[in-house]
Amino acid sequence: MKLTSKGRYAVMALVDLARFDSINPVSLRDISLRQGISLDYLEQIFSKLKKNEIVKSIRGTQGGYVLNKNPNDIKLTNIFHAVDEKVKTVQCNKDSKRGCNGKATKCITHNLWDELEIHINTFFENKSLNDLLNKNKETRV
Amino acid sequence: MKLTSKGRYAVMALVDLARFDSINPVSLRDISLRQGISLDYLEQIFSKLKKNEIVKSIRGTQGGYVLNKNPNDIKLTNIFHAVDEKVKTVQCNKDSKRGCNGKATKCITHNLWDELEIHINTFFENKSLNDLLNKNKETRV
DNA sequence: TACATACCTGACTAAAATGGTCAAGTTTTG
DNA sequence: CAAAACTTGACCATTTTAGTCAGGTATGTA
Repeated sequence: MKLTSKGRYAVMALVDLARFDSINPVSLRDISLRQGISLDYLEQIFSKLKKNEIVKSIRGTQGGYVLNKNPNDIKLTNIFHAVDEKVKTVQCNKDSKRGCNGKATKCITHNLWDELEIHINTFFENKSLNDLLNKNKETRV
Repeated sequence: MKLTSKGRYAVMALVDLARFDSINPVSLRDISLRQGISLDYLEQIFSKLKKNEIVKSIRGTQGGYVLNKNPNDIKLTNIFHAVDEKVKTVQCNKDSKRGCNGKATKCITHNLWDELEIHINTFFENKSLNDLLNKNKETRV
């Protein structure tokens, strides 16, 4: 199981963004240069972040992006959800009333995978952008 | 982030295998039928499990596979490691002394991803095949 | 000893996901 | 009006996944 770079980049970009005063918009070009992420790719990512109301955009010269919420209220869950980075441990369609693999019963390890999914998601729910900022300050000493 | 079916199948197959008396070998054909996993694919998986000394093979008629260890000593970590299912949250080369993305410093969220990796791996280290067997008995009541 | 069963090995491949690039805009400020 | 910055959507090369296929080899039983 691996984290995709879309999810990773989204978090990196938001931490970068959050480190600046939220009154002055930060341009994607700046983030691109500082974090070494392609500008075109960042645009895709921020389009999604905007749709999910995590950031606001300000157009025109001197424009850029600004956080749309308090860093404390932006959890990793929200970020990952926005860019379609999801935790998926089973193939089975959860909506269908049937069990896994088209069989009548749940697969033998179904509970395990559910537990795993919860375990990982708990981590994401408990981490906010603010936590990351503080962490970063600490390690910068 | 998602679990690959190779990892998922490996665990499913081993739970299936462990449910039977470890003296009577279980053929891959039986596991294939019961779990709905392609026989050819199972052979690939069991080849790796055998190399990692998680199972033993018994050839010939009435042959099959048997656990090579106590179910209590087979952790999810061991299984996943055997079939090359690994948890990867960063792209960066851990061996290189340099930071991430070829830059001089560690990327801004590096600590976060390390934490996440540890969080997930802890889950795998704390779950044994035996835990899954018990769980399965419980839910069968 | 024949033969069926089951393990064993390696090459091959279709489809999906990943990780982007490219092109052509629109909006706003100096 | 020109430049900076956001906006949108199509496109694509590479890699990974999730297998299949084709041939083996070993061994227990009739």
